[in-house]
Amino acid sequence: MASERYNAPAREKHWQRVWDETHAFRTPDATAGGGKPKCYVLEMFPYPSGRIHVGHSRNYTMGDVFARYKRARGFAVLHPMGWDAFGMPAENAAMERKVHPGSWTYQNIAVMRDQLKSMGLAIDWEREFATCDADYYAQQQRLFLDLLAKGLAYRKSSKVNWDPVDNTVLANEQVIDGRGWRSGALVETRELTQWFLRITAYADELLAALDGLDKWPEKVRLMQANWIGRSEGLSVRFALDKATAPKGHSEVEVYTTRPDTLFGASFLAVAPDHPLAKAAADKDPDLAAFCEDCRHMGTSVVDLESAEKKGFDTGIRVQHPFDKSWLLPVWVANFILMDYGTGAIFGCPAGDQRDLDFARKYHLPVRPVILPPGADAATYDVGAEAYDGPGTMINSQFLDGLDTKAAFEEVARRLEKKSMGKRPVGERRVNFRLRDWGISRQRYWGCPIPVIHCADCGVVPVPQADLPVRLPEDATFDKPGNPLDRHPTWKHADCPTCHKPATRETDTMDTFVDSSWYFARFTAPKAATPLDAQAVDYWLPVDQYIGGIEHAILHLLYSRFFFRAIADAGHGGTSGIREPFAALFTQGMVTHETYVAEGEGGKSVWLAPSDVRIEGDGADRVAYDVKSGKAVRIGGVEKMSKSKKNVVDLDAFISEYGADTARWFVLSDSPPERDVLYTDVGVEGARRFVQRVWRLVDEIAERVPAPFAGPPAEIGAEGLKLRKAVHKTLANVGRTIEGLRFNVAVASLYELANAVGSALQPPPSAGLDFALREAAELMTQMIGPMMPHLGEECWARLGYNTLLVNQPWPEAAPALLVDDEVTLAVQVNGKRRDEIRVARTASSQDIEAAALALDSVVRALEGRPAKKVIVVPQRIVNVVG
RNA sequence: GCGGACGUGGUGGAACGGUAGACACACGAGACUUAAAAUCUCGAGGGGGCGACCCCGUGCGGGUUCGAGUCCCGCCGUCCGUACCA
Repeated sequence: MASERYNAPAREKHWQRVWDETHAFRTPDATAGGGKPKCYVLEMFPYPSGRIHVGHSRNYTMGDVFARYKRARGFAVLHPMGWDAFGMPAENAAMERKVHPGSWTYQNIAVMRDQLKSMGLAIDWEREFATCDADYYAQQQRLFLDLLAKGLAYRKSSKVNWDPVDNTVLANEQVIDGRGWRSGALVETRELTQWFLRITAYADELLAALDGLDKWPEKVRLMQANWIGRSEGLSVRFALDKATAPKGHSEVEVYTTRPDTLFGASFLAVAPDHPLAKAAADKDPDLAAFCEDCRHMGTSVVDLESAEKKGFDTGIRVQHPFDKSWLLPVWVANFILMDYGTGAIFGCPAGDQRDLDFARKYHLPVRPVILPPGADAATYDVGAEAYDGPGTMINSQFLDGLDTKAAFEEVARRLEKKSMGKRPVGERRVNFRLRDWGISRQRYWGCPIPVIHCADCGVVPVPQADLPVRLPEDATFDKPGNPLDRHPTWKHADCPTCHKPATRETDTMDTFVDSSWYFARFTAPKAATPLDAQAVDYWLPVDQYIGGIEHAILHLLYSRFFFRAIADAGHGGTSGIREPFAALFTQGMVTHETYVAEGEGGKSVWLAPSDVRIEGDGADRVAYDVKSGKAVRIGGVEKMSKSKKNVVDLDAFISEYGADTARWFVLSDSPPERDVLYTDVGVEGARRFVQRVWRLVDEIAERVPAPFAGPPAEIGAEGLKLRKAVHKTLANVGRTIEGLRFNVAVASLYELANAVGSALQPPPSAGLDFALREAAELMTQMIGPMMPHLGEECWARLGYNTLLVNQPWPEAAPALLVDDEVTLAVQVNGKRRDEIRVARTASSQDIEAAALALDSVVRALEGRPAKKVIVVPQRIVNVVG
């Protein structure tokens, strides 16, 4: 048969249809796993924003290669896909285009599902769901009610982050540099009654369990640990000096991690919102004005960095816990946060840079209490820098001479015994930076919070029989504000308890709730209860989770919490799994150049790569707008994103090159955790390889149409060389896919293709034919996970009427992985001088003798005798002279 | 400020402490072709030498080791995360 170009787009459709018709990727029944070990492979599910571009495809390709490989390795694989489908963009679309958020979302899903299918992903589509499906959010409402019953969901009035563009509340995790994570608008503070999930109840467990996540990137574990922010300290109550205390106040409580420095205290500082500050401000208009100023201070990074440390003396004085006659002034300071610790601190200028700056500015005393190791007590002085390290206590009465750690314990011990009122003066306290998760959103397109507010009965859960609380279809989106709240009828409901008219909750849940358990729902997506214990036990945890680093805190921390919380509320398995994701891989992005043209009124506008023509190369590259012909600026390389338009549409790509080329390209070259730059020449390289594999297999199939029963008696040198190359590649590809090191797997397959190409040159022989046939088959199987359509095509061309996806992963023959003869580098004093070929089993003595006999070695030794010879078997010889 | 990662040819990147630069891209030469595309072959870190060969090379400076891109210490640079957290 004459070689024909492999028509990827056409053949890919064919094979996708075959997989579909044979239900090739249906998940094995959990109850009948057939004794197979299980493997749950999951990529973070997408938000259905419109279309998929090549950038998105990398994530899914990596998961798919892993899933297909594990499948071939005999695992029962669960590899599902769904849609994180609630959220603001749908409502924005509704406002802009007068379409219902639901129809907009489901249309996008239909388009994107087809796109994912056209990539040839080995996904069990029978398990697909969207979080906006009533079936899904109904179960989520059940979970919420059980969390409510357990006290893990609750309502409180608090200061919240208000996004004035999205018109909704945001969680702390969703405020980045003082701006809403989605809208980018400067966040305002408002006092509202909101629903919260008690993530702080799990702070300790979430932190401690990070240690066990040894298949997570260290970076992510660290980020979570920092976010949880555990600190151990002491809360200390200071008695107010009666002469200066405002009415109704007799004490103030501070939190400190350094009680050892208590004798270095020179002032107390409280937040502008602290009750004591408010009380004092009532009598002092200047102080009131100062507090008001502080509230208006910005919260952005720039504001904070440039903001001066400012304070105002309240005139209130407190007694030092160990010396009633020692009075300390209480200041209001703009850098004290009301929502951390107690909103009050004691300032020790010698031990804290901020306190020192503050003390210098307002001429407060600076008393050193810790002598750094090696410093001289007689001359030690605090200059411009505070010392916050360990050392020996000085100027601290009964603490003098102790080290800082012992001093901490001593102060804690004494203050715990000392009492004031009926409570001890000091109490050990573990403090967290983590706050409870505010999940109320004043939006339409989210999961309704299933409660009813009754004037008499209070908050009443919607009865199970009335679930789900469905979103009304006929909401309006023509004005800002919550469409559920202004809907004419939806919120009016009778109280389930007393049956009097009452009001439905109009807040919906943060969409991060939806994504905090979808992975568990995939294990039994049609179960009548939120989760099926048996399926949870069998499939969870997720064995390999793959997604972007941007979810290091938000989604991954919420999921770790939520999965635990719902388990404690009765929705776990029976085997006590607490962690949802055993292994996490954070993949790099696909990046692309950006193109910037001058639009109307001198405004910069982004141009899509498909609208740009490039001329020249290297430094002389010039880009032109295809439509106007005008030159455009080539901007920086950035992550592919809709907003910068530097995206390559997946459909266009696949219809030109095929899915396998896309898959191969995004796996090539760059290590998967790093970004990969999209270039046309890079894609061209991938496309060439697709054709090359096809030509090689085609030619071999022509030459050796059927497999041999076994190796011929005489394999020949060429044949043996090829066999060794093939089997070594096989071992390497398996190892590297297992470790998600796809770029290395790709490289070794390129190398193999080169070896196969070379082996086609020598004159035919039975031995070589056998080796070629074997090479073609194994190469086909090895590219299978990465280029599955081409794999099927080659498998068929080799004469099989089975499907490649159903073939087990081939085993490398151990005998072919070792060489009888090995090349050893010969070094003299660590410098490579020569190499020798010896039998693999050669003795050290023989190797040593052979090395010393080399001219190059003799020359390098310059007549000196060898002092020592180090022989590392099968690796290297080093002659020390 | 704090925390982390990284730094290797023209480029993306390989390399259990053991022959640095695999593999790919770009480049050069050649074969095939009327020609082009496609394909195939060969070359290539830098410098020196006609040559066998020699010298220098993984950001910089030290150290450990028979041997360091890899481990340790100190710098420099880039990127990422995070921040009045008491």
